[in-house]
Amino acid sequence: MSPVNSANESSKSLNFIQAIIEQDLRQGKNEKRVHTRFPPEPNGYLHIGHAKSICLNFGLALQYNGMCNLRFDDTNPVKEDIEYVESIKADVRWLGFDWEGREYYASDYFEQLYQYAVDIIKKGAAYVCDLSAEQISADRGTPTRPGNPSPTRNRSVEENLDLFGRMRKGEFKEGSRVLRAKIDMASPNMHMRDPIMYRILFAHHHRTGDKWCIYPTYDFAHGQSDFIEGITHSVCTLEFEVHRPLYDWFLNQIVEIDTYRPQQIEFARLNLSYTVMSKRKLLELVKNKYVNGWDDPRMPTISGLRRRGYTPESIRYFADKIGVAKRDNIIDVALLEHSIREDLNKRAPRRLAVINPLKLVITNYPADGTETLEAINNPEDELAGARLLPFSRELYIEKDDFMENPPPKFHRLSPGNEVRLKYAYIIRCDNVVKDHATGEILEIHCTYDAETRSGMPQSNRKVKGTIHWLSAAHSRVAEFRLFDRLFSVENPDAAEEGKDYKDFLNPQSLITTRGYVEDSFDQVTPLEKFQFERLGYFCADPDSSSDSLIFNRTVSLKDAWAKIEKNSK
RNA sequence: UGUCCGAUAGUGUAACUGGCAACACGUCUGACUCUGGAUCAGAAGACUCUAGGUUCGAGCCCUAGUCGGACAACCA
Repeated sequence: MSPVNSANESSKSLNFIQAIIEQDLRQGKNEKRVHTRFPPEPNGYLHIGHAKSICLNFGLALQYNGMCNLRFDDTNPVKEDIEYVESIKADVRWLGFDWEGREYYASDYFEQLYQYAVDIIKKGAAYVCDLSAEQISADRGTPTRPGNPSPTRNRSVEENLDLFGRMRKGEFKEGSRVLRAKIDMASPNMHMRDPIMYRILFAHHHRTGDKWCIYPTYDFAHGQSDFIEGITHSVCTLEFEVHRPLYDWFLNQIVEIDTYRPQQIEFARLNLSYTVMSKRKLLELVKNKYVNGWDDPRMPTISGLRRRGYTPESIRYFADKIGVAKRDNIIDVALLEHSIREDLNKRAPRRLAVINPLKLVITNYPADGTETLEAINNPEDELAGARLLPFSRELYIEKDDFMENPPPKFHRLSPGNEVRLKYAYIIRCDNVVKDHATGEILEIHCTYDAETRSGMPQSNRKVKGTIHWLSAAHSRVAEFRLFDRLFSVENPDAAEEGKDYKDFLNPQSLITTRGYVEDSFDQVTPLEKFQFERLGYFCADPDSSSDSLIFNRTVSLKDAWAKIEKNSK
């Protein structure tokens, strides 16, 4: 199950990042250390795409006996918040990774970063620019046309030092001046056209408060933060590929020795079918109430998946299966669903539940008779043991398990037909009681074969189907939330002629209904997982109050109906 | 019409230093089952983007194309 194990056992098949690391190790780079980091900006909740990055970075550290830091890339105070810091830490921990106390913040390095900037100014490689944001943007040119140099590009070192110091002191208005690296306004790489290093922002920072009014940009902070922390392999997503020359340029300005230098390596971010992944869109879904928050079980956020019933193991397994490469990809969401089924099959105890009840009366069973039957908790785990189930004359079965006029390969109950009640008796349907006015089926009458109780000598008589059931008098009501994919199309982002992703929201993505569960269900703890026979995997929701049990559906079992329909053609 | 990156079954990912294109998910068959789930057995599915070249031999190396993506925030 662990990504680490599988990486070890298949030492032959390395992803390209492992190949780079192993080569670095062979060449004795960086004193043969491997040190990675997971560097989220605390401006939103983590989603399954971040999980890929977390598993990758922490996994690499584990595999190569290295370390992985948790670093908050908090260089833009206007977007960031402590709430996000807390949720990110909780999610990483929940996923099963440990940063062993190495919880760092780019904001911890503001003073050091400032000194680096001063050093670069002294070398004549940075200058204070007085242009407006609009003017800078206009002067940058286009990818095919070179930009114009700023009029202040050739200020003296002394003047730049003075101005930069006064920027820090708060003498200038927000947006009036920036510190820029003096690189090449004609570079074919837009990021090398005198990129911004510092901007003036009179904003309250969630950690440094009002100490600073100038903040470094991502480009000026990231590589240096990596350097300060001794990161060897700075793994990030593909969109930063064009930033790499700049990453290296800044490092070259501040590092003289050549024995250690962090290296940026890019990989393709995760895309999932039937899912949107961009933080902007997820935020929009939350704000416009299309979902009930970041942790809505339909969301691809880690907290949403958790409430949906996903386990950390299943997500790590998934991250391992999808691999790492540089080409754009859209992973089939079926692989995610396979991952949770794989895990839950082994560990989720089985329970009986009826979501859409139909009353079934066993006419030859004593009216006030009850008995208790033994039921296996998990056929795939002997240690899970067994429990006792009450049985009586009046039962509930699932409406779908009965058909008055069944198609050819229908293996469940129909008039004149036999079926086994799981853990109980074989029954035969004798009669269907209907409402005369509406024709609606009210209840069905059956007779049972007393010799066929599970475990009895005669019980191994074969019948085509087995259905689940609950004693009407001994079951309790519970609320079920049935989840389906949030989007009804494979690629909601590929907007076709004027449509956008919101037009593809699946109105059936959440169905709330009441049903019955075994009476013994009162000690369910939040987020406990169950497989309800033939209904799928469910997890007890933390919102559930003591007198009403609420279950969230994780993934359904494959739809039996689709098969029946196909077979009966 | 700039720079950088990418291209291998439906979807992903492999193929050590050139040597029979493999694995997983999905799909389809069948078997088994006290859930039609799970499990087990099997099948289909790839001119490795194109065209040249190097080589005894190319998915891999070279050249030229094609297609796709990223880049013009004082976001990360």
